[in-house]
Amino acid sequence: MSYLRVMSIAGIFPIDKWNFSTSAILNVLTEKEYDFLISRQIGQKYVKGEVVFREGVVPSGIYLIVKGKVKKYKVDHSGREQIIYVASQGEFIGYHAVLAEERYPDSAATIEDSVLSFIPKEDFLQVLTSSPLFSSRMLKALSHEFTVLANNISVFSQRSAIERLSISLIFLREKYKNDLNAEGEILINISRTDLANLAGLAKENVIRLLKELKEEGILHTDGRKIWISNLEKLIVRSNYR
Amino acid sequence: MSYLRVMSIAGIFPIDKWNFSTSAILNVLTEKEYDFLISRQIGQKYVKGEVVFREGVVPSGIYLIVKGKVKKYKVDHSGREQIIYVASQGEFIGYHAVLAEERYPDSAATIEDSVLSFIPKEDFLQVLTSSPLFSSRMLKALSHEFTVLANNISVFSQRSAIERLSISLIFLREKYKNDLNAEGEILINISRTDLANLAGLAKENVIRLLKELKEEGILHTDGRKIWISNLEKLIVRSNYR
DNA sequence: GAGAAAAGCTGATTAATATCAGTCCTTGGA
DNA sequence: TCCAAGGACTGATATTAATCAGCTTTTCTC
Repeated sequence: MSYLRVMSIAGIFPIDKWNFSTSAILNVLTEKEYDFLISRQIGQKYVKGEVVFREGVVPSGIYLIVKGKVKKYKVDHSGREQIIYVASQGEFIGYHAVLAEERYPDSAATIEDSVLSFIPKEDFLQVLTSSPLFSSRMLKALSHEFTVLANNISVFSQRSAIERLSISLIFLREKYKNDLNAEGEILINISRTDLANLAGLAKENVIRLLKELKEEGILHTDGRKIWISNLEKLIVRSNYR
Repeated sequence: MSYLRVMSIAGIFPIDKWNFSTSAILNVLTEKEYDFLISRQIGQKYVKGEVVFREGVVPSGIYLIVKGKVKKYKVDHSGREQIIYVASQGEFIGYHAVLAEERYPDSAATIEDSVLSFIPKEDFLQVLTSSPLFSSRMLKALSHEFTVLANNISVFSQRSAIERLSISLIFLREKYKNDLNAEGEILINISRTDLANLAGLAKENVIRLLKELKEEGILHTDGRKIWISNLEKLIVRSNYR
């Protein structure tokens, strides 16, 4: 029912260039691998705002997001956060550090109440070694991440505030597409501060620009909640492709 | 001899966080694999400024930089380039697209006369499939790239012009560390435009900021050539770590 | 080696966005 | 249900870096 109301973004915006693709990896696990990696673990509950791991710490394993959303971010010397990515249900986090044999390159914290399944490093590496398909999908996913991050870099250095905000909103809409209200609309439920840190802007500016977009009939807000009422127009505003 | 004059950066700056690590992959190839992948190919000469591949094109293989330097960049809608990375001797380029089964996510062009060895997609994938060590090193290298690119994103969104320029210069110094003049000094030989596009700044600003750094005794220029005379001070100026 | 083209450089101006200093609203706890 | 705290929001101001317009030097080509 509700899918009739929610416009699909495929074909009108290259959303793939903004999304990682580790969630596709779950599909290539055999039942045995799945049981070994995930079923044995008990999903841990995290409340909104809880830190999952911190940049600079030696990793002990990776996480599967069973439910909820996690921001990946780096903290500036002055204390400001830059959000690198928002991962949602079905995505893995924390594998970079394990695979690179480095410390976590960024921090992760939930942005809503979430359930994460912890997979010990050894288990993850064991499945990786024993399953060429799994390993080749990891390679594929990691290579795709280059596309996403290179995109991000060029957007951050070349695009205006309104363009960056528009792109961030298009990205978030996709991340929140399973979070519908009673009317079947996608509700983006994120603090202005997180939105600012994702778009790389000052919070005050984000608020001002959201107001502009509201006045243009592109979106609506209710408290902190945002929903996009005119996606095509937002895409035009993003001026991306 | 000359290594006595050129200060090592390890220990005073986390240069690893700015460098990809595909050059380490060459070392894990067996002689047989090396012969199959590289020896059979004839190194192709590229003149300065020549485009190696273009964003959006379906990849037919990957390249090993036998000699020279290659910029990886994305072109803006308005025609401005953003340089994502500079690869030098011993590094591979073009593997992201092949592994992700996507089109090239960025373009590559030489920034000095170079020799590249082309490795057809099929050969690369064959060695990848047959050598678990090679495949695990690729995974490691790709995971490390996340560190580098996430770093870049946070620098682009949070750092000032002089900080970005300083970091770019520290990075380039490392890339040019085999390019010494008669006095054993590292010469960075890059156009002001490329430097601006790497640091994400306007060319005029780069020139003004270089002048400042010159006046502070941090670097010297001779035409387009730049050499760092006070690395510690440049690192302080970069304000990074 | 002369001329043209490209790249380096400079100063003035403008535009974009951050910062500052608050007020108002919402929400969760006592 | 009231209060406190945090988050949303607003207007004024400051700051940074881009843009523009031009001159100078270097490099390339014939």
